[in-house]
Amino acid sequence: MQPSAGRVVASLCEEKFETTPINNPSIGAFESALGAQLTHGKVYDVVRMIPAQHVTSYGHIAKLIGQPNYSRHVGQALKFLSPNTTPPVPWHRVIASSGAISSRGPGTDGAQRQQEALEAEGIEVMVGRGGERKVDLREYGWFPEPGSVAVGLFAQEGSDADHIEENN
DNA sequence: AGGTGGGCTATCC
DNA sequence: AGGATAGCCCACC
Repeated sequence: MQPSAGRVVASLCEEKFETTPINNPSIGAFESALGAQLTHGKVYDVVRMIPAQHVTSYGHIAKLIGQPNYSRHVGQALKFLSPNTTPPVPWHRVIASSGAISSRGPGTDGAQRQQEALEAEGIEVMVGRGGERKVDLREYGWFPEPGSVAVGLFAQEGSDADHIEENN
């Protein structure tokens, strides 16, 4: 498919759905500095494609958008995500490539809320002794090839990339 | 201009 | 299986 076409539609979706109140002045600079390549709206669009009971990584979201080195910015976009964003963004389905839920540092409860949200939809989260939370990517991972999903298009779930493969 | 730190990662021990 | 270490790219001192 034409990546350019997908990009156009992506920005359309952005205008339509991007209702996040961006009151932090740094965000605007953030987006413009990226040359509108990786925007919050695109991140949210892709995250919305993650099927229920599946997870993917920050880095893979970045790859699907076409900016493989922007994993940390995906994290930023999710960090600034407003809870009232419509349609909802299943932010909890994005974890580290290791399968770990990022802790966000001591004194924060984000990781625990993420664990609860994952468990609420039937994803098993293993908690280690140090409090580290991990998800089995072989079982729950969703890592479609870039280009195999219509970024920004009206995602038809049934396409092809629905599940990760074998491997051991 | 240089340092640090982010909801990150791939790669080597 | 964990760490240490580069890279990474931008925001913020």
